[in-house]
Amino acid sequence: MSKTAKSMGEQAHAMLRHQIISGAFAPEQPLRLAQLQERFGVGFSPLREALTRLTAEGLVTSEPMRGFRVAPLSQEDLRDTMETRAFVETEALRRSIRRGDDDWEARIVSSLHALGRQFERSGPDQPESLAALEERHRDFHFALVSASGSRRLEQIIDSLYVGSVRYRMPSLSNRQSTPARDLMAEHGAIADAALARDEALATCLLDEHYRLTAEMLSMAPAAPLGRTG
Amino acid sequence: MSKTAKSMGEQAHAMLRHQIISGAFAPEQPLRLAQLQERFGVGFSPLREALTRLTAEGLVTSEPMRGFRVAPLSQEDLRDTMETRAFVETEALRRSIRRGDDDWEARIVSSLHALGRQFERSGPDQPESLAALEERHRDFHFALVSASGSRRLEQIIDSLYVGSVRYRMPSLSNRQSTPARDLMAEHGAIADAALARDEALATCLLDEHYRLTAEMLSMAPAAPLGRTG
DNA sequence: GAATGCAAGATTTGCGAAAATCTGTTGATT
DNA sequence: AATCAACAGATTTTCGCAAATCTTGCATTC
Repeated sequence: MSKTAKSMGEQAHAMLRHQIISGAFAPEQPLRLAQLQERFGVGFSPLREALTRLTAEGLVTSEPMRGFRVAPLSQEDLRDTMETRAFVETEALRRSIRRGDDDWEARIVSSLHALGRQFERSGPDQPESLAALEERHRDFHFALVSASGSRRLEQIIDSLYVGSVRYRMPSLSNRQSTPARDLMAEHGAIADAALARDEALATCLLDEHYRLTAEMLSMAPAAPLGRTG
Repeated sequence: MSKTAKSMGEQAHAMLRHQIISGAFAPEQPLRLAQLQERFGVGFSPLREALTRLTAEGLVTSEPMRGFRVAPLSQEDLRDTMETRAFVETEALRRSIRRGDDDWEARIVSSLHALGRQFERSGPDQPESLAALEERHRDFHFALVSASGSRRLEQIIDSLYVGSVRYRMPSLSNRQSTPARDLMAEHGAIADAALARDEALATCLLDEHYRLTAEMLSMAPAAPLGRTG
């Protein structure tokens, strides 16, 4: 079961990606090669490849001869990203409701169940269960749109998810910032409407879900946006 | 005016990108480092960076320890890409019609004019004017949606354009493969509807434009799709 | 006193060689 | 005859150093 060690490039990519997403580096912070080499114990070449890939993913910015920085965050980008997610994912959900088979339904039921379990288990401040919760949440939303039949739509949804997860991470840790919101009920309602093949209701609920999320995140960002921190 | 020589990485990226888009490499063809090093006269590091970036753009695929290949083409991907373009760009056009100012209108008029001029000038088989025509075509479509106000939408449109241009390139060269189609008239009609702020008509025409393009490209691909060539 | 130019240090970028990995072939074994 | 192991060649991946470039601090000049 011990898989052969992945390439240094992939390792570096995964580690850096995780640390940026979880907020270990502040937005706009310079990412110096020497510093990263010491931190991760890999040479320049794999690091450069990792940073180039992260730049393409939008998590890192780069300027020629001036190195790499953690990509900035902003209220404007948060709003844009969530609106675009809503636009694209409602379409993918619509298509999935039309084309989804038994396996699609099963994926929704199973991922919703797993999300609920993790939600119960997740206490206030365990970084471990926090990452698990985020993964379950992601799985559920991907399951919803997993029968769209469009590879391109899936890729777009994936990249928009990456662009939004950094905003959600800090707010997940302090649970009190979700005042009058029953997340599991929202997710359950979306799943029910999808399984009932009610396009209008399901897409409307999903749209509202993202609107609420965007509002909540822009209200009380745990880390001030647009600062170098 | 002689700009300082760009970094080797950027040069390699631009050259490889151009050659892949213009079809100098067959789909699925392996891209060997040694071969590319000889062809472009740059070392391993810049080549690797270029290939990594192209992989993120979807023009190249990579498998760990097995190197890079030119990304495949397929009827299925062509259809998916054009449908997704239509879906995303009609929305961006809708928003642009609502929000577009005088500059937006000016960009449409000017890019349409330039496209028309280049269209007249473009003879049957000049690779130079062919590239220019493609660029004008691209500029016009980007101008149409340039007032959407959404950075994310712009990024998506850009990446989908890259994904579709390889299919159009071969068919542009043999003009007779566009039998009963007046491309300039189509573009003109779209521009008119946009400038008249007629959302329904403009988006409908744009959608139809992409549907026709997809049909035409899947009918008579100059190079057979899905073959190693 | 403020602005400019210069030098030293820090950082990114590029190159070639060494190490690790894969592929195809040959030869031995069942 | 078929299967498997090992070997040789080719290819990718990684590392360390040299070159190019940027930044910072300081002295000089107006």
